[in-house]
Amino acid sequence: MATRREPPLSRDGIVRAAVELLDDSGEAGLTFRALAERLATGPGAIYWHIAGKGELLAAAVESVIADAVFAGPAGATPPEAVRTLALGVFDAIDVHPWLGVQLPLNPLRTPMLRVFESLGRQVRALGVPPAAEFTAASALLNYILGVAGQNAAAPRAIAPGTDRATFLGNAADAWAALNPDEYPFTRAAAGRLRDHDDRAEFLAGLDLVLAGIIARLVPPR
Amino acid sequence: MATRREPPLSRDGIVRAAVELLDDSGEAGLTFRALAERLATGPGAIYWHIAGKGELLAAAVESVIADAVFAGPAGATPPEAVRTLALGVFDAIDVHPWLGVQLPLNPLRTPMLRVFESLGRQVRALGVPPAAEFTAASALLNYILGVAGQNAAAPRAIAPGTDRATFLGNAADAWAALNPDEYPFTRAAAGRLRDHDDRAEFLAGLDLVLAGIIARLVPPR
DNA sequence: ACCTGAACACCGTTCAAGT
DNA sequence: ACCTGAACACCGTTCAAGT
Repeated sequence: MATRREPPLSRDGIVRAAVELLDDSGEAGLTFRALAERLATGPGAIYWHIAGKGELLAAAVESVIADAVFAGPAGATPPEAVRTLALGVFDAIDVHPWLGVQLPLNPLRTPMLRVFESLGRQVRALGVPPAAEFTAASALLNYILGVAGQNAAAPRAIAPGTDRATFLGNAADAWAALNPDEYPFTRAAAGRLRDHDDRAEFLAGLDLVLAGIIARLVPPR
Repeated sequence: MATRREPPLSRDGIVRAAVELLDDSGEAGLTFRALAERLATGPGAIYWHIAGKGELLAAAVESVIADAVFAGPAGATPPEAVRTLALGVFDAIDVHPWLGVQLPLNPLRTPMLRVFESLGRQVRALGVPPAAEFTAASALLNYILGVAGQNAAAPRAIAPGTDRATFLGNAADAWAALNPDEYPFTRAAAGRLRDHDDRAEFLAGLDLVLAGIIARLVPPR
C-alpha cells in the first residue's frame, strides 16, 4: 500500500504523484498534506521544488497534455489532423477528468499553446488566408475547450464515482420531465441525450466548425 | 461604508451581497466570513437560508445570467437571435468576470439550460432537421462556453486588477518572443492578438459555427 | 542543498445556545 | 422561526531547525 519513493525527491516525482492523486481522488484530493504523505515527507519539502499549488496544477496539466499533442499522421489531410488533435485532448480528459476543469483555466500556458499552434498550422494548410487564420484557430480551440469544461462539469456535479451512462440517464430523465411550454426544445432533446455517444457528438460538432471555416474562409480554388 | 442591511435576512439579500463580493474582490473574496460581515451577522446565519457554498455560487450565477437571457427582438432572423443571445452571455461575463469560470462549471443547471433552450429554438427556426438539432445547439453552446472560460482565465492569471489592454499587450509580447521554429503560427498571430477586439472576435467565431450549421445541416430550399 | 514538521492565518461547516 | 458566534476539522504556506 505504501507507495515507495524514488531517489530523493524531484520535481518530476512530485508532479507524477500529484497526477496520481488527482486521478484517484479528484481535485479535492490534491492536498499538500496528502501529497507529502504519498511521498513520505512533510508538506514543506514540496515547496523547495515547486512554488505553490498553482504551479503544481499547471505542471500536472502539462505533463498529461503533452502526450496527447503530437503532429498526427504525416499523410493526413488538414481536417483529419484537426480531428486527431482534438480527439487527443478529448481522450486525455476522459482519462483524467480533472483536466476538463483545469484546461480552460490554464489557457494559453505552454500545454494549450502547443495545441493552438498545431490547430493554427492545420488552418493554414486548409487554405485560410492570413487575415482570418487567428479567428479560425481560436474558434476551433474555443469549441474544444468548451466541450472540455462541459464534460468535466457533468460527472463532477454528482457523486465523483457516478459512471457516465447512469449520469446521462438521470440528466435525460430530468430533461424529459421539464415543462414542455417552457422548455420544448430541451425536452425533445432528452432522448438524444440518453443514447449519446460523447465522442461522436464531439466530432460532429467539430466538423461543424470545420465546415464553417471552409465555407466562409477558404477561397474556392 | 457600512452596508445597510435590508429587513431581516433573506435568500435574495444574501445572493445579492455574494454577487457584490464576487464583483469587488473576485472568487477568492467570496467567503462566508466576509459575506457575514457585509450582512452584519455571523457566518452560521447564512446556512439557515442556503445549503452551502456550492448552492450560493449557483444562485449567484443564476441571478446574474437570468437578465442576459431573454428571447431577443421578435422580428430577428435566427442568426441574429443567436448572436443576441450569445452576446448577452458574453457581456454578462464582461461585467462579472467570475462568471467565465463558473458558467462552464455549472453546466446545464437552470441558468445555462435556458440558454441552451433558446439556442435550440433558433436552430430549429434555421431549418435544421430534428436528428441534427441537438448536435447543432450543443456546438453553439460549447463554443460560447469555451470563450467564456478563455476570457475569464486570462485576466485572472495575472493580478486581478490588470486591465484587458495591457494584458493582451503582454501576451502578444510573449507570443512574439516565441521560437519561430517551434511556434511559427502563434508567433505570426501575436500581432493579431495585440489589437484584438474580443467582442468582434467572439462574433466572428460564432458566425463560423453558424455557417457550418447552415452549410452542413440545413437542407437547401 | 535539501528536508522536517510545527505553526500561522485562513477556510467551510456545524451546533449549542440564545431571541 | 431565525440568528449568534465559538468550535471543529480542515486548508495552503512559511520558516526555524535540522542533516
